[in-house]
Amino acid sequence: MWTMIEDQTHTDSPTRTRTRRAILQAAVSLLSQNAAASMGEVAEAAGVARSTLHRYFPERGDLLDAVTRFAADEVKAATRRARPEDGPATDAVIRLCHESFDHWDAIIWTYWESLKRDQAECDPEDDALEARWNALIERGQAEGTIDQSLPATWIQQMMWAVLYSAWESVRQGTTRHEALTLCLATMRKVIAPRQG
Amino acid sequence: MWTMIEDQTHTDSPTRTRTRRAILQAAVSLLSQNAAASMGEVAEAAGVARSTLHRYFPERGDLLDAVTRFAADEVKAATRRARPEDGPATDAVIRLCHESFDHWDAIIWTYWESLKRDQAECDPEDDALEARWNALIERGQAEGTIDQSLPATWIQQMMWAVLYSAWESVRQGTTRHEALTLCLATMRKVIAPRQG
DNA sequence: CCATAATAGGACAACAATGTCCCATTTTGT
DNA sequence: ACAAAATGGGACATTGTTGTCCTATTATGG
Repeated sequence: MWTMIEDQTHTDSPTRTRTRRAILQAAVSLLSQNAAASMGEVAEAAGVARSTLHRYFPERGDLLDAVTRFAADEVKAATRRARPEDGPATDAVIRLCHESFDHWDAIIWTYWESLKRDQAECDPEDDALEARWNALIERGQAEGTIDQSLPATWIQQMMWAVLYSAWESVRQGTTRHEALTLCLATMRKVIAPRQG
Repeated sequence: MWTMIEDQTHTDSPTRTRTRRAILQAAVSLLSQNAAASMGEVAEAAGVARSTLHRYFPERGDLLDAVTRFAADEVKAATRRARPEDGPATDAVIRLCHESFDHWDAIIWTYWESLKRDQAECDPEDDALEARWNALIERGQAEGTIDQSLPATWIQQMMWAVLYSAWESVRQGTTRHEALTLCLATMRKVIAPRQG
């Protein structure tokens, strides 16, 4: 006998792994902009037949869960590359924005997800991630390089918001470079300790 | 003979005006958080039967259009109350955030709508509104009280973003007062001219 | 109090999305 | 080239939403 879903990664053939990734990439890109997109649209965006999509993710919920994990992994990878523990906290925050900027679809999806499960259940995984961002901000506040009058959670939320605005600007025609520049400049101002 | 939709406001009886408002208020509150909410959910939130909802807005598109107009009116009223042309631009921006804060659902809906019609069609109405916000920011930049290194459109987008974050904080348990305080403090930092 | 306006509630067909199968075709790996 | 794997594409029942209609009930205003 033979079960469709065994271990997600180990038993998948190279071909299946590739199409799986193609689906997930298309899905996170599409669903982050329109969470109500139909399975047919996802399949079309991924360049596969709807039947194939259902073969990989039998039900819509399966796809959504996989997209959530996929996006979380991307965010986690971006966080790791930003090395939040290295150097001045201010620079690390900027690095974090910089890395996140290239994965705005995954960021947005992860953000929506984090809102949906308000403060209900708490996966140790995700918490570890958000906690890592929080630790960075609090480190900066301890250093005195990040505004201590704003709660760390608020600053974190502002990071999502500023990144979102930058991504939206790109969608409306702004250059990626300019959007990133504005994003980072704004973030510097937000976290800067008030000296007046 | 007798047409259902004549002039929206003149021929409506007091009763119809009241229920119409109740529906629109519930709809803007619900749809701003979940644009895919069904007509049944809207009717339930408004406390009316689904048949009544369809009597006022025969098709879903009719409701959506009405909600858009309703939200735009609320935003316009808030803008008017903030008196963008009076006094220092910095204070006016803060007043604008303050007034908008109490109508976040209308703000959010208007924001989504403004994104959907990217730069395609341009209703003179809405443009007049966004133009008014823009004029305020540019006035501040001319005064030297608002950062000139950030484009006015970006600052405007940051206003939406910061207001959104504040509203989201409230949804997650933060006091309205504290959220507003954080919102205004952050906005002051964003628009402040860089002096370093 | 009474005629009229307005609503609630349900039945109904039309429609789109979903999930399940099945089979022909293409691709992969050897 | 050949067998196995993977996909494309369609048919199908199912479900939820939508839009329409009708009737009984409630609320409104003179």
